[in-house]
Amino acid sequence: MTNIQDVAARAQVSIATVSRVLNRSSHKVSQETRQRVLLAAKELDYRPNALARGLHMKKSMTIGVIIPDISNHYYAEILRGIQDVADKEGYNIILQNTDRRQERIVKSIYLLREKIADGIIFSGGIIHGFKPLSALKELRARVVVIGRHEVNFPAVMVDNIGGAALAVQHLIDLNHSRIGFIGGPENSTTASDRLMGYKSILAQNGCPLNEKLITRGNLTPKSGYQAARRILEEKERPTAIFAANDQMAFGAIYAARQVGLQVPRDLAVVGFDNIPLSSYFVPPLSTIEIPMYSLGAKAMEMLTNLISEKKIPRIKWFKTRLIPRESSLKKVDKKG
Amino acid sequence: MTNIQDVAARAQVSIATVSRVLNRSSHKVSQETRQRVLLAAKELDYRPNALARGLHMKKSMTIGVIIPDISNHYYAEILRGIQDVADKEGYNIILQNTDRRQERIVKSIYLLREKIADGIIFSGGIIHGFKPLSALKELRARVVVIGRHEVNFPAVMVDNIGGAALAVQHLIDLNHSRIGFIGGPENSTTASDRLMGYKSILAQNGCPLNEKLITRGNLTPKSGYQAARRILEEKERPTAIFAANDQMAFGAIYAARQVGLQVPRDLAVVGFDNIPLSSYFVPPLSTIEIPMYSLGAKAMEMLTNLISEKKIPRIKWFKTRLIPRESSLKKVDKKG
DNA sequence: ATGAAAGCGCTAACAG
DNA sequence: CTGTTAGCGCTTTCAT
Repeated sequence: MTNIQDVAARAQVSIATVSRVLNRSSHKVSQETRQRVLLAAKELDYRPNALARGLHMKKSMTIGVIIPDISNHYYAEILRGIQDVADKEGYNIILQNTDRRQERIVKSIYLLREKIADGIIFSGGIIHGFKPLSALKELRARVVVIGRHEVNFPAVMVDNIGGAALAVQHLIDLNHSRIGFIGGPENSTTASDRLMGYKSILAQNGCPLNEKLITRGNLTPKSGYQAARRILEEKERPTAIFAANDQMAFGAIYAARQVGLQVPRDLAVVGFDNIPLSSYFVPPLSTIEIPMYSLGAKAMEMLTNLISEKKIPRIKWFKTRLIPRESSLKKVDKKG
Repeated sequence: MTNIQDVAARAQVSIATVSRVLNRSSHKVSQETRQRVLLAAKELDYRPNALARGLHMKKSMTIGVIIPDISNHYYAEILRGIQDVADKEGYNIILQNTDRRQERIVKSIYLLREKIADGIIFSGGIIHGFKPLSALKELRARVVVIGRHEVNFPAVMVDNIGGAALAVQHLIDLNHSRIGFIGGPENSTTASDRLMGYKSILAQNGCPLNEKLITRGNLTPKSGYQAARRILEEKERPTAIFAANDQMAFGAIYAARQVGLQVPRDLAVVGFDNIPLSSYFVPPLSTIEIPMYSLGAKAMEMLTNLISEKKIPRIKWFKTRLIPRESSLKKVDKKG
């Protein structure tokens, strides 16, 4: 591996000069030596060692992203937003999956500290306890969280409560009153906010709350299917189901089909997230749009500003939007 | 930030001793001093600086993963497999999305070299040209590729040709002879292998090849929808469509519905990948199973072995499997 | 305008 | 068994 010494030798200058040229330092360097250095660096295909640089600068140009599970589309999309901004700003991403397990969250935080991450974006799950929190603070790292959180870090937030309310109000407007709910993991604030929105809008409309119609999945189609099967076996069968994400909504639609119910004729279904597939499902899924990519992009933008000590808003809110499609509406006659 | 000096001071020993204790070096340390060091480290919540360690060891315990796009489920799942093995082995992942753009691939390689990545897993897209290749080699990094490749690195491979053949043979066995194909991006060896499998099995069965029935998408449901619309407008309309991934197959099913065709009655559809949603789609999608998670896990396993200079197979093959479901079969009567 | 040298925090060879 | 010390490759003061 060629290092700065090699370049210096070839260009017949000191390593200090090489460093100055390559870093576009404000320090004056004559046009002639600059050319020599540039040429030498190019000929040797030299790249500075980021470890050495980072060690000196106490800055790694790396940020950590801690999420539950990258194979979940929601987080994948957020990460993509983070990455694109990070790329532009010259930062790299170290990714950590936690599966919402506390010990893995803690481990990730310590690891990122070891790697001298310049910042952390945290989404999903909850940080409990003092230790990891103090580790997080002692970490020179700046922290931005996505979603509601116990701790007071700058945050990018989505109005999940309002979004859920939108979804359920939509169903109520369609004359549904027995509306089932398929929630997400227990320790997900996102999921519990969606439940809260569901409950409050029911109350607001004077609809009775039936706990038997409230269940929980783990965000996969399969869990949505199983949850829906359970709900649909109730004697007071719901006429509509609101699922905390699209994947589970798909599972619910499948379940309806299995028990001989037509969607939307016999059962209306609304999801949450508006993943790309939603509009191509059969039937197209009514859902709540949430700007996942922008969530990530904004979080990273805030983080870079935080790192460079610019002022940033404490909280950035994102709105949700109802996208009504066939799964909740009476079927519109199509060409075929 | 507390460093090794602080720990040494508190434990009243030299930094060498601290290092020895904390690294479980074989070097003998008395039980008593060891305890003192451990205690001091704990009290100070000390973590070694990975940059400093890496600089000295010329090893960062970081590996780079270069993929087209993390928001594509296929790559997300592969990455999850990589991560889980990496975690176990103490490696961290720096992720790079390239969108299959050559200049971003090259940039990623150089960047990973700067960060002294101990290895690279490369999947999707193609590395053209000498420069990045030599950079890759000069990089002390070991490289494992997933999928067929121009260059001769250790590889994890999937029998995409065979898988496509399985899919198309399945359709032929069902008496289809006009079978459309929706392929993937141009510079994807995976996609072109699937096309090859399609063509060869047609030939093998003496079916005529109709170029008008062959089209291309970018792996999204939308592109699958558009591609299918195009194909279905042909006067010699196909009776079956084979799509290079499930997402596009979903789009194709949607397209069929739009033009008034029932799946599978009027059009059989087979996808590729067997993503979790496939079995919950309406109708459930026939597809080719491919062990994405294992692909990633195996690649990482090979990479760690490569790094620790163990022997590894030059190529590890994974098989595919046909999963016939309703989208290609005459509807089986369900309970409902 | 250029160079010498200190030092970032750590590991490991060498001394005792 | 423990400590001293020389770097790893780089940036940056401080001289010149």
